[in-house]
Amino acid sequence: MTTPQGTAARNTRQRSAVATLLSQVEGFHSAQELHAMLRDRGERVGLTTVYRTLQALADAGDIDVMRPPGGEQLFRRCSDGHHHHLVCRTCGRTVEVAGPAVESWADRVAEQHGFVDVSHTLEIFGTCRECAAGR
Amino acid sequence: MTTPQGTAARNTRQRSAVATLLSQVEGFHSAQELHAMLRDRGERVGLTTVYRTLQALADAGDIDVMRPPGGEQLFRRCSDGHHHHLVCRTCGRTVEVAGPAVESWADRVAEQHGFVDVSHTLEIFGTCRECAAGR
DNA sequence: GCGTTTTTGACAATCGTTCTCATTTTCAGA
DNA sequence: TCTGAAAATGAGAACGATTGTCAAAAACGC
Repeated sequence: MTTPQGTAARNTRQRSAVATLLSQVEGFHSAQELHAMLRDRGERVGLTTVYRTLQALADAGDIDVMRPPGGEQLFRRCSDGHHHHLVCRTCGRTVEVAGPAVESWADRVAEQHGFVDVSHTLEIFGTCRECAAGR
Repeated sequence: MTTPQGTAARNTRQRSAVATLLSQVEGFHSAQELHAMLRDRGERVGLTTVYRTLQALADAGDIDVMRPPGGEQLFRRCSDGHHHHLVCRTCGRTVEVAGPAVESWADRVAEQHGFVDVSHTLEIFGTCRECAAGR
């Protein structure tokens, strides 16, 4: 879908497996988790390939990448367009949130300081209702 | 200054060296960079100690930690209170920015979804005027 | 000073991720 | 359908940042 141009890009069993898995699981998962899930499903895909495929998907903008404090980066298939995430620290439940005001604020602030080619990262962490009640 | 309570915490040459260095350098630097700077100054401090000290300072809230996409975490001594950073991708120049509207927006969004104990991370990346002009 | 307790630091270990490269697969054309 | 060049795979090595280990060294209350 989001295959710009240039490098050929061939259809392989492994890529389909990763894409399919991503379309079926909820929330964010690490490359290693996804690799383990594929293994459990009986799909035979190398860890290296999982990493490569995830990176390609991320570059293409088909999946989101998040780097939580403390370790591995997490991947998730998500809706098109720019948005951010509200993530539960305990259960990992994720809510996509849009903040047009934040986008324009960030751009404006950067512009005021003479910065161009601006991007930003924003993640909100908290404890969701269920997890807060559960203890 | 921000030494709560509990564990003793002793004054050592190494900790002073790290703290002093942090108060003198500009912008964000990795633990390894800071370690190299100390070495260049003739200060003899082990890399392990640099990591430990930085972690302690970060826990105490005396320094900021940032995880840019693609690698090591960066440390910086910075002003008290909650704020965010506008960072040049090329030269590392950093501007502290405050966004009260963003803070309240994030809290409000989280609250609407039933999340409590909310925190967030926000970093803005761009190319500063000088770097944009320089090439 | 003394002794206890913390801290240090060289080194090994760990962990996520990337690289290497020989083998396998894909797919456009014959 | 067959063929072959180009792309993709994957097992394992390599890598780089960070953390653990533990004996030796420093700090500080007494």
